[in-house]
Amino acid sequence: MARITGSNGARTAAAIRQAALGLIYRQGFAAMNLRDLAAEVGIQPSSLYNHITSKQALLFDLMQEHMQTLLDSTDAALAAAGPGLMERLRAFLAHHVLYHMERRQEVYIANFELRALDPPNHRQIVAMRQDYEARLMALLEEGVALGELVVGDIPVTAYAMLAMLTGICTWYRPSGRLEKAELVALHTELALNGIRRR
Amino acid sequence: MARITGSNGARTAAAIRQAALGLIYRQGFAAMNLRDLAAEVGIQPSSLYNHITSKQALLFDLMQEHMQTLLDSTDAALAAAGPGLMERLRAFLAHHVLYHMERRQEVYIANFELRALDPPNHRQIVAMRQDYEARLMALLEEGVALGELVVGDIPVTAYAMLAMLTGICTWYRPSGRLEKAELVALHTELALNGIRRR
Amino acid sequence: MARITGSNGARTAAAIRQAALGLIYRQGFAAMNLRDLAAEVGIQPSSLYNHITSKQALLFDLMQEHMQTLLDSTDAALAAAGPGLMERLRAFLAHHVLYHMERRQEVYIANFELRALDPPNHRQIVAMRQDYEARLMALLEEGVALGELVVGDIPVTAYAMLAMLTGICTWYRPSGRLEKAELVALHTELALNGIRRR
Amino acid sequence: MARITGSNGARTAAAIRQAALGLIYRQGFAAMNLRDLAAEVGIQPSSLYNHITSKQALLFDLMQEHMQTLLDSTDAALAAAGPGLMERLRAFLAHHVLYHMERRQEVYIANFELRALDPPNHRQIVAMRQDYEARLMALLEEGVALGELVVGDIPVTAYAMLAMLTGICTWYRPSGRLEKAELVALHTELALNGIRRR
DNA sequence: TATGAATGAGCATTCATTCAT
DNA sequence: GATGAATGAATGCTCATTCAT
Repeated sequence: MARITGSNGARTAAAIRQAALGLIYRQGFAAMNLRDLAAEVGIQPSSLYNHITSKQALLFDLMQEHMQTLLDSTDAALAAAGPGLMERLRAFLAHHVLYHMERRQEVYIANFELRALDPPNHRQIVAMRQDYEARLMALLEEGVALGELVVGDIPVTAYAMLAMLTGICTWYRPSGRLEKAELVALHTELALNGIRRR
Repeated sequence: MARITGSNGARTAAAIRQAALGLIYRQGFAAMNLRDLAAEVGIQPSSLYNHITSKQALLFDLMQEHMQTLLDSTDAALAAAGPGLMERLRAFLAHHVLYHMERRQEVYIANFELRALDPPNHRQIVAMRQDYEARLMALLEEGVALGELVVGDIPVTAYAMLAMLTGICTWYRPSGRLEKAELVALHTELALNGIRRR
Repeated sequence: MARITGSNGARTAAAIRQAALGLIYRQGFAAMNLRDLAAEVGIQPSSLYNHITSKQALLFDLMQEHMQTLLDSTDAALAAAGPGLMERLRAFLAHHVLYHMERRQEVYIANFELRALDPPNHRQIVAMRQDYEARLMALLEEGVALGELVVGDIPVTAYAMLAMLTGICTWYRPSGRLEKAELVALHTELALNGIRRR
Repeated sequence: MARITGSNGARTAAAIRQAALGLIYRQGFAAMNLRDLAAEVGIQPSSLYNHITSKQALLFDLMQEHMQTLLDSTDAALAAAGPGLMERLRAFLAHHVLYHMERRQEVYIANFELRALDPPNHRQIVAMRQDYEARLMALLEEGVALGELVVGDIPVTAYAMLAMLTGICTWYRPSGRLEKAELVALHTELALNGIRRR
């Protein structure tokens, strides 16, 4: 019989994922150990295995869920934007910054723990990343074709823009000096100004 | 009789540092183990301790040397630039990109293994990083004061620019499609356009 | 369901303590290694840590339990003795000798591995030792006050008596030439004659 | 060419033995390490081997020299004593106590590091110990034959007396409350009263 | 005689994982 | 679903000792 959502088991599983995000974000995947994870959840290490398959599988699940959410919410943001190229590009960038502030742990992990993945898992996550990057590159290409953007090299520019906007998740704290909206605006302008026809 | 320079000891120590850079860059500090490091150098694990104090001290030494070199070479680049603000800013950015391509292992480690440092070591390296960031912030402030730059928020902009230019060390390979000089030019323009008075 | 008493866990823990007593007695704490201890118990070295916190904590536990037992059984022996000073003194000495024959491993360890204790543990065990010695000194003082004993110097005499009676645990073997009762009688007389009013 | 006494090498060798006595006395042979020993002497660990054959041989040498000195000085003390049994017994006991105060490090090591000796070395030192104990047993036997002593069991009594008098080396400090002569007198009386015909 | 570098064996301890209960 | 006990592999590090210089 299937357990209902919110049952004890599901709550434990969610707590594990939440605690794992924090620990991996703070210490790194290799440095995190399952004793600490279990302790943070309030169970014994062996009990983790009622909810996860392995440490590696836990990492993969966290990354995969994050990437899928990122792709889906990006597509939703693009669909909701106006039809113009600049409108869509601005929507992509704004969404990226906002998402990277709000889910900085997942983002950080997905960016910097790729090397901790087993080769098959690695391939899968890298493919999802490339999917995501491809959306930006397509927008840049379109902008160049329309004559609205000046881009020296599309992939290099896309990587540079993403690196700039992603950097926010290494230092952003909700309690910081600036509002989210301000940070989104600042970063979006910075990125757009870099390539907009002057 | 005194040992000659370049003797076995000094060569071994250098080989350890070189091998450690590669291993930490590829696997991360926590995931790297001293047995592999020793094997790569061609000595026994216990022999490492004739040259390092501990795994932690090795990491700290690598980081500290890198940060000092970065600070010194940056100052040299600034001193060699023309007197104008834009000349010095461009020199800073170009130097940053070039350095991050040429010593991408050290850079990557210094950026992403900060959390692996013991608290006292952490404090010291963070202070050196802030020293470095302060140089860019000072240039931005000067540019704003002169009316040559339009900067929404100095620290946020500095972090965003550094993140963009630093990103290159996550994907750059010497065998890649573009020349170093091209990459330097592309990145410098991208960063400058973001803030230059239009 | 709760585990029953005498389950595997409790039995293993007891076996570890028993084996540790023998190994430390024979080889000394520093020379004993946990591999040998595990082998003697019939488990893997890593399994020791399901039952002990550390090698140091194991030593401390063994010592502390011994000292508490010694104090408690001494008090019981004194309470069971007749009211006279000489009866109580004789009871103390006889109990000491008997205890030191029957638990010579614990006694030997508690006497000669004090230096292997961490400072905080050391302080605690030394305090218990002083508690024990104080009982003998109090009896000697009482005897001197009553005029039944001739004692040149109370602490020095107490230490000398304890050293004499404790010495038995360095050579006593149950299979030896003399019965326990004979040894107790011999030692008690030797000690008492040394200080009894002639 | 033979080096003259007091040369650098001889001085280093003596310093090693002196430092080793202190370290083994304080930490135990197994817990002492040659790094610390070398550091205390002011040389590098590898240099120790110009003066000692091995850690084990160092221990054996220290013990052997001590035992020989003990035997020789005991014989001298016995020869210097008056001809009477009690005079010689008293001389033995007094010498034992004095020697054990003055060379308490050597004595402590010889008593409690026997188990650290290799079997051949162990046999040799044990034989010397038995030689020493035999001198006391012979005196006790003679006293019993003469009717001057009352001894329940000669070996047990000898061991008990030696344990009592040896105990002083575990707590004696030159800066203590009592003079050496007082301690010698106290202990000698304590031991003699235990067995003297009343 | 002294030393820096190297070594192989060993050490206490950690870790992810398993499994019977 | 949870747990205590067990495990095998591994980890950073120490140690006595060797040896060319």
